[in-house]
Amino acid sequence: MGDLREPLNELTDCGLPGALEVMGERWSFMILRASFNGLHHFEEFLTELGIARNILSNRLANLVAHGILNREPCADDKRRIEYRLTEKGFDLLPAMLALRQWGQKYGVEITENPVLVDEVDRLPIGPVSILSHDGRILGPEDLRLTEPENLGVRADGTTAVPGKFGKNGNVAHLAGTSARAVNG
Amino acid sequence: MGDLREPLNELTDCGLPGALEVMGERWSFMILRASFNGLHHFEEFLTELGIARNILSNRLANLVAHGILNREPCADDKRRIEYRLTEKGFDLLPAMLALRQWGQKYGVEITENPVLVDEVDRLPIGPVSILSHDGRILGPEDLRLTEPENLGVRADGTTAVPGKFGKNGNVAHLAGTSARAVNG
DNA sequence: GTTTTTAGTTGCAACTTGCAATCTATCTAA
DNA sequence: TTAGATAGATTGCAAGTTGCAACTAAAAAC
Repeated sequence: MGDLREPLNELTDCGLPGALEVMGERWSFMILRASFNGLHHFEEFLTELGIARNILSNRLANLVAHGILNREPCADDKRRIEYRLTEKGFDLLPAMLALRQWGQKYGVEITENPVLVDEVDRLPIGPVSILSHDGRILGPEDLRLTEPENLGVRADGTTAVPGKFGKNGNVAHLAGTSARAVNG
Repeated sequence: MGDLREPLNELTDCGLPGALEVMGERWSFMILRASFNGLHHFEEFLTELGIARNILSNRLANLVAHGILNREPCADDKRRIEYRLTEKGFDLLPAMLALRQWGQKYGVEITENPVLVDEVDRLPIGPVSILSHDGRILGPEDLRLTEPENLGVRADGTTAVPGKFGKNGNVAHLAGTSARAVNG
């Protein structure tokens, strides 16, 4: 039979490689975090992050090129350049917080001084969560990969798929098996 | 006094650098994703990811050293080594999905196949979200950095003291760097 | 007009990446 | 029990990346 080595280059069908192209760079997330924290200028990033000038220059240019930061000289002092998060940049907030919460859960004990809170009640936010379409919080065991034609139906109850994977046994949640090759 | 800006060491008080120490490496997230997808062996990762042997070896060792993967020779064939996600590894799922969803939102058109669904109703999951302590979905504009002594008080009268994250749905808290606000 | 500030570039050494070939331990088959 | 295949890891070398330090360039301040 033919070679079934179907490179899971469906991997390239997923958003992850694209995201990592920008955010996989060594300092990108730290710069992003500094931006979320209200830093806007070259020398600010430089001193707060302890990054080398050339690398910072390069990373900022990269983030700008990818539309995550906006680069604009200040009106009052045209030497100063403001780097500001775009909407695309702000959309990275869940990813950054999730990483951060993970690091916090498994890192050494940390006493945080400024705490990130919900503005409404000033209580610390909860964990970044995977939600179902209707807002239930999902864990890894609730997830599963399925072919588009086997998707559930919202209201009219036409569930036509035999359950292949057990809930916890061979939890093939996310097990990708469909065929598709990109290279040879 | 007056300048509330705190220096670099505050940055190291946040979970992000710790998380990036492992997951900031070039292939870590892709290997993690392959693991989520049910791959367990060296040669599987090798062919599916198209990564170099030495790099894969190195990254796997790194992920094992950081407790994200478990490394165990198979009982029946002691040449074969099984790499399996630990709980710590599974806890990276929200971060990975958030990144992936972001990449998907802003990347080139992608037809996701297979689709990640909620096992209960087989409908595609919703976006990874930042939740308040009581489950409301928060956006960047709902967030604020605050000093611990200015935290709100919960309905039951207990103070929300920042601590580590519990298993699920516990109170979260994220340190900020400077005394600047997160919101725009 | 000289100096200072802000952002960015260039030179060079140290480190990291990744392909190809090699190595070790184990399993299988004659 | 030796030959051969297989799984994983290691080494050598070329190419690329990182980062310190010193330098340029332009706008602002003096």
